Amino acid sequence: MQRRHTRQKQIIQNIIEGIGKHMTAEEVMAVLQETEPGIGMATVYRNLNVLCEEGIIQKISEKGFSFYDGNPVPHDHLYCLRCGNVFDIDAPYDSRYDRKAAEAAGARIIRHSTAFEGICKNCLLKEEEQQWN
Amino acid sequence: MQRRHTRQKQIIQNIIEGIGKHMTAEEVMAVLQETEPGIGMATVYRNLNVLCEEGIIQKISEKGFSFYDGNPVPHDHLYCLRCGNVFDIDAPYDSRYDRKAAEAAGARIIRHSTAFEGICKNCLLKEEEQQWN
DNA sequence: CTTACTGCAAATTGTTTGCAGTAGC
DNA sequence: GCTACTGCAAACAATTTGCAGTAAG
Repeated sequence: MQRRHTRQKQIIQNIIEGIGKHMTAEEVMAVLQETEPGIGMATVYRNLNVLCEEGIIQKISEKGFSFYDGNPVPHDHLYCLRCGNVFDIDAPYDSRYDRKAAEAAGARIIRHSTAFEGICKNCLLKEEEQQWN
Repeated sequence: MQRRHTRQKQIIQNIIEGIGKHMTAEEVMAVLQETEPGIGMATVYRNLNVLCEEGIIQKISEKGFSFYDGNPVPHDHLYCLRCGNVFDIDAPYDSRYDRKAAEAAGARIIRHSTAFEGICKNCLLKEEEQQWN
C-alpha cells in the first residue's frame, strides 16, 4: 500500500516541526484552522498517527496527557504540579539507565523516557515574589 | 469536608493492595464483581481517585495505559513492544537523576518515573525458541 | 440528623471508524 | 483510472457528573 503525499499531511507536519514544541492534537487543529479552515479533526489524528509510524514525529503519552512532538528523539519531560504545564528537559540521553533496567528485568531495552514531577522555574520565581508580600 | 470510611472503599483498597500488581479500573471492577456484585463503575473510579489523593495508591498513566498501583512509591516500568504487557522494573530510586534534571530545567523536582520500551523476558525466550524451528 | 457516599444513567472527552466523494500518482 | 486520502458524522472507550436514595458519624 503505497503512501501518498497530500497537502494536508504536509501542512500538519510543518506545524509541528515549525513550532519547536510538543502540542496536543487539539492545538494542531487550532493552528490549522487559522490558515486552512475546513480540515477535519479526523484528518489531523490520521496524519499525526501516520507521521508517528514514519518516525517523523513522536507521540508522548504520560501523566494522562497526549502530545505530539516534532522532535522524534526520546527525551525527558517535567510536569509542573503548580501550573500543569509540560516542559522538555534538555539532558543527554543516558544509556546506562537502559543497561541497568535490562539487567533488572532480564529484558532487551530499546529506549526510555523519564517523567519528572515538580515545580517549574516560572512557578518557583512566582513563589519567591510571594515571600515579600 | 470530613471523609467517611465506607465498606466499598475498604474493599477496593484491599483488592489493589492485596494483588501486588497494578491493575486497570476495569480489572478492579472485574475482581470486585466476583465477591460484591452491584458496586457501580463510578464508585470504583471515585474511590480509586480518593485513594490516590490520600497517597495510599498511585495512578500510572503512560503510553496510553492507565493503571492503579497498590505501591505508592514511584518506580519504573517496562512496556513490551511485542506482547504489550507492562512490567515493574525493580531498580532502586536514583535521586541523582532528579538533581541532574533540576539543574537542567532550573526547577524543583519532587519525583520521577521512567518508562522503558523494549522486549520483555518472556518474549525474548519465545524468540530464542523460534531460532530452532 | 446531617451530609458524604452510593448506584444508576446520562454527559463529557479524546480518539477512531464508516462511507461517499476527492485527488495523488 | 485506480485507490489512498479527505471531511463529515456517527461510533467508541474511558472517565466524570447529576441526582435521588442510603448509610456513616
